[in-house]
Amino acid sequence: MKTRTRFAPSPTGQLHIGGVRTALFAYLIAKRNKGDFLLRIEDTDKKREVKGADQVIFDTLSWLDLQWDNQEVVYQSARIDRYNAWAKKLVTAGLAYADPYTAEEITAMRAESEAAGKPFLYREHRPEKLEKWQPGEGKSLRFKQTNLHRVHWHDDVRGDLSAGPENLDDFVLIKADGLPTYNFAHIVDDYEMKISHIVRGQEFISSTPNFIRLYEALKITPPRFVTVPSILGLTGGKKLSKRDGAKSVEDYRNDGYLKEAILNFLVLLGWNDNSTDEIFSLAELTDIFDITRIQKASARFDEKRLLWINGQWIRKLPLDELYKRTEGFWPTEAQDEITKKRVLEIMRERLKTLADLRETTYFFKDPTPDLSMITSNKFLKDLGPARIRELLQTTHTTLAEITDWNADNLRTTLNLLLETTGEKPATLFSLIRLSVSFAPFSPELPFTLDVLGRDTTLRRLQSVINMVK
RNA sequence: GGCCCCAUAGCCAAGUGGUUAAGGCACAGGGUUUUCAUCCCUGCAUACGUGGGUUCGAUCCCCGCUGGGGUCACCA
Repeated sequence: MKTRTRFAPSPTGQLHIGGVRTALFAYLIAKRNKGDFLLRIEDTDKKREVKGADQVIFDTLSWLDLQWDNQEVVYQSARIDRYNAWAKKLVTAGLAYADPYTAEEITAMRAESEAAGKPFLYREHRPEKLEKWQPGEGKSLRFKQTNLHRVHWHDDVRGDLSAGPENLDDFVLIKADGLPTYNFAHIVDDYEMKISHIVRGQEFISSTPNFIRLYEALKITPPRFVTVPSILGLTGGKKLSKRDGAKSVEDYRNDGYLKEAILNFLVLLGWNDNSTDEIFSLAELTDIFDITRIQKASARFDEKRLLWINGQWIRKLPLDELYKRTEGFWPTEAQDEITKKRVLEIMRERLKTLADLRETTYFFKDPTPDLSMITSNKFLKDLGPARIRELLQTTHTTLAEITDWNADNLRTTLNLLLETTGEKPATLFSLIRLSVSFAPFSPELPFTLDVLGRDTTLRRLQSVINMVK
């Protein structure tokens, strides 16, 4: 049987980072087995639906290269006739019935049970005479539990699981508005879409016994269950939420994180390959991902680690490829393509995120001089203005003699300057660096001067010379 | 609260009935001709939640407990 997995989000807003991890696992399971990864939009709750949220899902998955294989994305709201058809089978077999109660009545019954301190089970209030259900009559359809006993099932991650009959109830299959519940729709859809593995979060474990009974009633062989652990916030116990600082994929993208880093980070939350390797591409993961190595325990989302992985990928990607990703992360003054590429080349080893490129303005535009950066610098504060001027003047004169302005020659010349001035590198180089950049940090001096170019370097040095008194 | 699941350091985690219980992140110190960063060293934490069993021996097997999480919707 061909491996087919699916990602089935609700279009209710931003795609949550935890949802993406589930999608990633589903994708990898499919691709590892040369199977299909399908996308389905679970839009059966019209109250929670957010317009355009499906497009956000498409965009996010596409950006991450988690390409789905179905040409036409499945929307549950377009499949109501299918759910009704399956519902009819259950009604005919006497395994489903129209709910005679109003919402208020059910609420009251629930409150009564709660007050009595016992769990509410709808089936204990099931009417003797069951009403026949018809689509479009405005009544919800409920599943009729029969033959109550303990339910056992197997999960590819958690092993053998079971739950007692107290977990089985007459749950709603089709709501009064005519749309199916998740509980019913996903079973029909997964069957008709020939899904082999259901990959989903642990919040569904407790409703699985009810699903099992429905599979039985529909005479459907259940797919394999792959329950992935949840992702928790670094602090606090609850599932990761916006409150814990968790952002959407879109947010991380805008903050300068690479898709490779996000996927790499997420796959390691709840999975490992039993080696000490930590940096994986999507293509590599496609070859090695193994369901049996998915963790059971939930993991905490540590953004520091994501930041580290992002740096790894910034250094690992080919320069040209990395350059393509930097669009939108440059300071507005950065227009020249060639300069930008050279800046990226010498900056990349110190980038944590692409957004750090916004601090490179001094490569594109003369900085506003701030002499206090020089006079308060720990290596320079004892020099005094006369010595500073003298050093900069010597530097200016010597650099001006360079005929072929490149990093190698600059390095040689700068080393020579150390000897002629008798200054330590920390002193001379800090002075030059600050004079041409007025930035708290910058790349290695020969590279920086090389990219700035002869004219700019000399002009900036001269301007500081003129200012120091 | 009932039910279900989980449990190796601050975090991600490997691992076995007998190991000095990997590795990474974070953190601290040091090194590489300036800075920030990279990279390389070193350190790092009394890490197998707890109490009972089983066993010659348990982190590993069993039970209780504790702790954490999930779930008890006409949400998914």
